[in-house]
Amino acid sequence: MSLPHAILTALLERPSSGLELTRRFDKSIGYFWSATHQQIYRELGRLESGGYIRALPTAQPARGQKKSYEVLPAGRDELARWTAVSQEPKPLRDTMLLRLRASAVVGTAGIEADLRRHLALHQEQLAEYEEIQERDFPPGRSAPEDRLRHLVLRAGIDLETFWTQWLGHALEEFEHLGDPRARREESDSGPASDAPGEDRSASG
Amino acid sequence: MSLPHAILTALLERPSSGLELTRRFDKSIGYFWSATHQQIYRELGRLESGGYIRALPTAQPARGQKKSYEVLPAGRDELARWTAVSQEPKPLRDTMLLRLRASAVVGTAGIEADLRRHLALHQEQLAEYEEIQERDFPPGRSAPEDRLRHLVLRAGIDLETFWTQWLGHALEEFEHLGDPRARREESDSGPASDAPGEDRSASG
DNA sequence: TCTAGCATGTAAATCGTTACATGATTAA
DNA sequence: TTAATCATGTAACGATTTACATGCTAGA
Repeated sequence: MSLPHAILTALLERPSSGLELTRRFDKSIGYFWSATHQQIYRELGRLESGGYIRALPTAQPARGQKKSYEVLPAGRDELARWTAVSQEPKPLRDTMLLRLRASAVVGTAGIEADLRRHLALHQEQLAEYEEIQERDFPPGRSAPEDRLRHLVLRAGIDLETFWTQWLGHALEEFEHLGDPRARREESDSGPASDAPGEDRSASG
Repeated sequence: MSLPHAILTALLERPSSGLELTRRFDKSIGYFWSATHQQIYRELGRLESGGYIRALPTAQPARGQKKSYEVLPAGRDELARWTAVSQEPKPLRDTMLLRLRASAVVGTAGIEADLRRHLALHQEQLAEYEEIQERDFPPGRSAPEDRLRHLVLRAGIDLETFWTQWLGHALEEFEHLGDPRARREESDSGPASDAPGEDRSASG
């Protein structure tokens, strides 16, 4: 329900072709709403036939040829409507947390290396965001649009900060856990033991 | 690719029927991997025909009748395999951040109220997590399984803490932004203005 | 018996991912 | 002219969501 609106936002910021949009979704907008080029082309087709955007008249509609789009008033109205409407926050879905929960039952073999790898990835992302912040949002007065964009960037920075800290804690925990490569490999098959604090307990 | 493994984890913690799983996914496991009952029933069918789980022999296989499942050795092996395998972190997708970014272009009308509502929801969730923490993870030594589960719960607590803080910042920002109900309503339709710092800028 | 709630499902539509296909442009 | 790259798509499949259908059980 959000991809068309992500595309409308990107096109309002600058009219673009499908591939240009794809590239911009790898940066910028894509930092909080990712999309592949197939999704983007499909959605551009829908938005065009729905009357929300149109191809710039300068470009020919041939197959291998560049085709840029701009937002029509109906598209802007739809985006404004969608932005104003109340929406439920989507529940969290995180594979790493699920894996950790599973590893409490079937053993922690292999997961520590991936925790380290994820830590490095999140540190990289954090550094990239901080670079953008220094370059595009110097301290001092700024226009309301820029304050809003900075707010969004700060969410990214704070989220990556959270992950790097939490993954750090997790790795510390593993150091105190004994040899992780061997744990729980012995207790095999058979019905689950009813560990105390099992279902009332730990979640994220 | 993760729902079957979430179900295997839940069933290892305690054999359950479809509806019981659904309820447990509303708490516990569902805090970081949500699922509806339709997803769960379909996946239970697949896992059963794949030989990963089996219905407990005590229950009859009639339609409106309760049917509990337990994990077979193949299911435990598959879960251990999946847990150990390296996986890419999934890129962030957050509607509220997208809406804020859009509101920098089409105006902030309506969004402030929803920011407040989300703040209240995240505060509630945080309180719930902290209650679980106090009840199930008192300070002191604990078994490795419980330390892992606590780690996952701490991720939930820290994430909700992040959201409440960030939403607080966002609302402060709106107070300094002037009257949010009117902003940008005047600048209508027409091609987008090329604001400086547009595409190099804000993301998260 | 009727109703409400428990429990297990089916069906259809949309979204997301992966793999592949096709045409245009440019440089060796 | 060939190959590489840019650019726009198609096809197929699996995951997710929403709405609905069916059968059991217990209490009024």
